[in-house]
Amino acid sequence: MDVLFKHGAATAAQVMDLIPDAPSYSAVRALLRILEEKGHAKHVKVGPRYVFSPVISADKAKKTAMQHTLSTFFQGSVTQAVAALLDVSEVDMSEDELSRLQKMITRAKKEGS
Amino acid sequence: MDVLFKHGAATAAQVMDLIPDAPSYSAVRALLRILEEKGHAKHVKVGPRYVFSPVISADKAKKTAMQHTLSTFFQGSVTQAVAALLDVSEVDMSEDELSRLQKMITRAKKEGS
DNA sequence: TGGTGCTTGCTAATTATTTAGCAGCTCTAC
DNA sequence: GTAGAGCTGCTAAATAATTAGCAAGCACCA
Repeated sequence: MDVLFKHGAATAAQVMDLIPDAPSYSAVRALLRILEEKGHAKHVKVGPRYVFSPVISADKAKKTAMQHTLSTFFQGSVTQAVAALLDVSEVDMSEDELSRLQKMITRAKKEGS
Repeated sequence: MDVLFKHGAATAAQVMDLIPDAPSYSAVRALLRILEEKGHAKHVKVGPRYVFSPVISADKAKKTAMQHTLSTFFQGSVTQAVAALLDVSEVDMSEDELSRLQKMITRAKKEGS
């Protein structure tokens, strides 16, 4: 699923290529079939092959994933989570982006009070 | 693993209780044994039972998890990730916490330039 | 001290996942 | 149009995970 979320959509062969320690092509195909049976993924036929994508929206997936990370690793503390984000961001953020962040937080302040 | 990360350490029975759609007690015990075989968890004997905990440090786990979430769901954009964090935080953050966040970002600005 | 309640160490059986491989279909290039 | 490459649909076999269940050991309490 992570591959599908990251790339939006992918064929069985692409999924296999994108997984670091990928199992066999047969296993990937079986897995995608099972994900579809379980309602997590769907496929459309594009030319001769199937292109798989997640069923839930990217927006909802982002929210759910962030919620899960937040509660599992940061005890729900947004401050700690942001600190970790700033820490792991390899490339230094631009002045502009940091300013935008501060604006977002300012807006959150207003909404909160 | 998520249960172990979230709680730091837990016995087999606790892990079973903490998993929403938990498999059987036998399966949980087998799973913890396998996690240990694969080097992801370890156990110490406390009284009559085993208490399991992750092998990697909480700090490293946080970083890895956040990195994964960031790259899988936000294309590496810290700004988008922070926006999602502010969005999902159920309880409104206190004025203090938001101020602390802004200070963190200010500091990041200085380091970045 | 002796019993009771849990927990581990096993084992064996069931269920699920992973694998390989082939026939038939679809597109692409010549 | 035809050959070739690539993908799906299928099947069967190997491997892994899940399950149940019991004997043995430890801790707690009367």
